[in-house]
Amino acid sequence: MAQETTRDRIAEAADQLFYERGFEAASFADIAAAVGISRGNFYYHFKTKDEILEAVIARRMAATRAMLNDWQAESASPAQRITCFIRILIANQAKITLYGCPVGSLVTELGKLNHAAQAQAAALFTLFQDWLSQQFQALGCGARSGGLAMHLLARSQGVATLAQAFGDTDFISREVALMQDWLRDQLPPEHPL
Amino acid sequence: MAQETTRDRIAEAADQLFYERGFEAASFADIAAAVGISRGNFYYHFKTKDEILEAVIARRMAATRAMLNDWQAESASPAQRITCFIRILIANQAKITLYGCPVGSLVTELGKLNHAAQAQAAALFTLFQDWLSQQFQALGCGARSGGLAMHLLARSQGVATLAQAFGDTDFISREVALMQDWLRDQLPPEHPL
DNA sequence: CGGTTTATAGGTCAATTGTCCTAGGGGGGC
DNA sequence: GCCCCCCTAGGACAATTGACCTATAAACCG
Repeated sequence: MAQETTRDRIAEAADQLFYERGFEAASFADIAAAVGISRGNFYYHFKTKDEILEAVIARRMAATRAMLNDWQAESASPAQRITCFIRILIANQAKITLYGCPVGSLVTELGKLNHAAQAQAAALFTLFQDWLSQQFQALGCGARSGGLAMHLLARSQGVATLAQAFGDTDFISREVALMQDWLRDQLPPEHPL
Repeated sequence: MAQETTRDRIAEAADQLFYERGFEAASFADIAAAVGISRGNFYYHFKTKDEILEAVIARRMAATRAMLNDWQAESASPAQRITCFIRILIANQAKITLYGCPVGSLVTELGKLNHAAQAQAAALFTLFQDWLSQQFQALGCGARSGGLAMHLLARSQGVATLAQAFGDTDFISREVALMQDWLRDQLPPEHPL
C-alpha cells in the first residue's frame, strides 16, 4: 500500500468533517487543524473549497464502489447481498445516530445551497440504486427492480434521519428487522434467503 | 383576523428562508430583504438569530397543531386521518422535490451544528408521532402503535430526501401509493378504510 | 399642543470566512 | 558546491457574518 499523501489526508479529514458538521459549517481552519497543517498550505493542494468537495465525493464514490464489489464477491445470493446493504445501518449505527446518513445529509445541504456539486453527490445514491436494482433483477423482480431499489434506499434514509433526530439507536435495529421482513416478502419462491 | 405584526412577518420570511436555504445559510440580510425592512431594525424585534429560530419553530409547532386538529375534526375514521398525514407529501410535492422535508432538514442541520434548539425542532416530529400513535391506537393496534407511527414518519422522511436528491416528483406519488397499501395491511378487519 | 412610547433606518463593530501571495525550508540531481 | 523543485508556513486580503448602538420618525396619549 502506497503511503498516504498530504492531499489524501486533507480529503480524509474533510470527508469526516463534512459528515459531522456539514459542508458549509466545516471551515478551512477546521480541516487544517484536523490534518495538522497550516491554513496557508491548503492552497497548494486545493485551490478552492469546492475542489475539496469534489475530492471528498470522488473518495466516497470509490469507497462505495469497492464496498459494493466486495458484497458482490462475498455473498452467494442476491438476497444476501441486499441484506448486506440493509445491515450498513447496523454497522454504522452509532455514527448515524449522531450525524445521520453521510450521503443524504450532504445531498440535502448541497441542494439547499444550489451547489453545482449536488448532482455529483446524488450520484452516490445512483451507485446504490443501480447495484440494488441489479440484485432485485437477479431475483427475478423484473421491471419492479428499480422501484424496489429506490424504496429500500428511501427506507434507509428515513431511518437514518429519525434516528439522528431522536438520538435513538434502537430505532435503527427495529427498522432493520422490518426491512429484512419486507425483503423476504419480495423474494419469489425460487429464491429463498 | 388581527393584522400581521412586523415580528410575524419576520418569522414568516425566516421560516421560508430557513426551509429553502437552511438555517445557517439564510442570513439576516436575506431575511431583511425578504421582509423589506432594514437590517438594523432587526435588533428591535429579535435580539439574536437563535431567537428567530425559536420563533420559527414555535410558528411551525402552532401550524402543525392546527393542522392535526383539523384532521381530527374533519376525518371520520382513524384510518382516514392517517391517510391525511400520508397525503401531505402529495400536497407539498413540488416544494419537497426542491427543498426536502422542512422538519427533517432543519433537525438534521441543527444536529450537525450541535445547536441547542435541535431538541425543540425534534419536538415537531414528536407532535406527529404522538398524533399518529393515537390514531393507530384507535385502530386497535395497541402496543404496536408507537412503532407504526415512527415507521410511517421514517418512510415519509426517506421519500422526501430521495425526491429532493433526484428532483423526482413522481417518486413521491409512487411511494405514497405504497404507504397507503401498507396502511391497509395494518388495519384490523373491524376498521376498514 | 407636548411628551412618551414604539418602530425604523443606517451605520459600526469584531470575528470569521474563502482566497491568495510570498518567503523559505529541504532534499535530489548536476 | 549550487540550483531547482516540491512542499510548507504565516500572513494579508476583501467580503460577509451576527450583533449592537444611536439618531430619528411615527403614533399614541395626556
